[in-house]
Amino acid sequence: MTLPKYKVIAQYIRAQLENSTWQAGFQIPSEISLANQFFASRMTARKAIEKLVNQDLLERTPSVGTFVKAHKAQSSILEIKNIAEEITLRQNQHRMVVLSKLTLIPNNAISFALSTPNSPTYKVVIVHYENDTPIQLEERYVNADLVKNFLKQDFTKITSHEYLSSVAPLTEADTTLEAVMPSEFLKKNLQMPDYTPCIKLSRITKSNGQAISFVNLYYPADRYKLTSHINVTDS
Amino acid sequence: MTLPKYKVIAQYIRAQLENSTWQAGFQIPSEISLANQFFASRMTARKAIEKLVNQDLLERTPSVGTFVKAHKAQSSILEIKNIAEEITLRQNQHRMVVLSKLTLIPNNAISFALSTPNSPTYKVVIVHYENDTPIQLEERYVNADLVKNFLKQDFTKITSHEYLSSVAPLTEADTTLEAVMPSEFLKKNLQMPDYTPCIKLSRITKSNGQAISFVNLYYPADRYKLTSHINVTDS
DNA sequence: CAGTGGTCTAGACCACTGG
DNA sequence: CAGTGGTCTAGACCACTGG
Repeated sequence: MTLPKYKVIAQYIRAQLENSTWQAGFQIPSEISLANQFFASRMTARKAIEKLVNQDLLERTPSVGTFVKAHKAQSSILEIKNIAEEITLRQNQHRMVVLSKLTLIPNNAISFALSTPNSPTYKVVIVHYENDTPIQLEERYVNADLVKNFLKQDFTKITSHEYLSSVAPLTEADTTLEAVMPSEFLKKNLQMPDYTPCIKLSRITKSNGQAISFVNLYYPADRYKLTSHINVTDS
Repeated sequence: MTLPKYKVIAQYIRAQLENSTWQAGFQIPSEISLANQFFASRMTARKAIEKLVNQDLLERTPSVGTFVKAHKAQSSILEIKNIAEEITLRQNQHRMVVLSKLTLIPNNAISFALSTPNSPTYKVVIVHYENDTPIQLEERYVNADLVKNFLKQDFTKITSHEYLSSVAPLTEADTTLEAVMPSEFLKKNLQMPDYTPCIKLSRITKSNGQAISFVNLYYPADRYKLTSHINVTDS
């Protein structure tokens, strides 16, 4: 069960990133110096670095060096961006308002999604504002057994997604995307005009095979679009 | 501008996959035999194969061999979904009706998307049926200089996407997703009830840096959801 | 047993960067 | 100029598979 050398080197680098010894923008040691440090050949050190480049943790510039990437892999894992991060990137203010926080015995659809028939489930409803405009309504159900302290968090300070990631790293997600007409409740809380649809994004997230959370995210169609860029030339 | 050897080998393998010379499940030549065929070292052949494994086109089993993967793993919700394939997978019949086919000088937004100011552009409008239910309206603009024979195709037999892929392999895509209320034209052709929204998916596809096509895909919300599954346990 | 992929080495030449 | 990453070679040993 001895780890291959390139994985040992990769783990070492990962550790420096995780405890922030090497911060974003930092130039990491060159292939040659890593190879020397670990008594490996340059190709082996290179393999370790390439692994992390593929994971979007590092960035290389020929003739210059290898650098720690600014962006965390976490949000790219999620494909659909973290709303808080997205708003901050636009240099706008992100603010959350908690509409409700409760414990319930879920109905069939949700207990099925969370695979927890008749066992208690937490529910929160949160509106996300970009400056003073509501831009997302989040309706989230969380497995109460697996994330006992969920309701104790202050969701005006930390997003539910951030909290859940810190407790149980996401390993799987099933996502569904629909266009729907908003309910009166949605329309009011998202301050929507008449006859305007919403994007409804539903997601079940799992950690190590166990369903952690089921969430419905509603975006007003008149002020929100989902975008993505795909590049298949490299990778 | 000579391509590195490993990319040449990767392109060769890709070509066999794309014209289905090597079908799903097929065992491709070993590293050693590819290396011999291209007068390269084993490490170089290996690099080519690894590239394609990372792209989920091939799969390796130690001591056994390298095989063509069955499903192109779709990881992103916004990844290119082939409607024809999707319907066929459900064992339903896929049928296309061409509403219009024409050449035009595009307006600003579209010429901007295709980066072809004031030069001729092809446009087709096609309705996709699942059995007898319309499920997608496709409104596609194509760069006429780059794909001269586009309008000559019979789009009841081949999808525009299939044709374009055969002419110019897709390397980049920008996608936007919105919820919209359908125009009268859309409502009629998708046979939609009143007050029902659509999902509108817009995409610019590029091949080697050149914009090939701009497409709007409309899905009636009452009978279509986009779904995706993401698994991040490996990588 | 021969064949396969996984790992690894100790070299090499290249184009390019930045001082 | 020294340093960097990108590519490449011709070997090597390993664990494992399948006939």
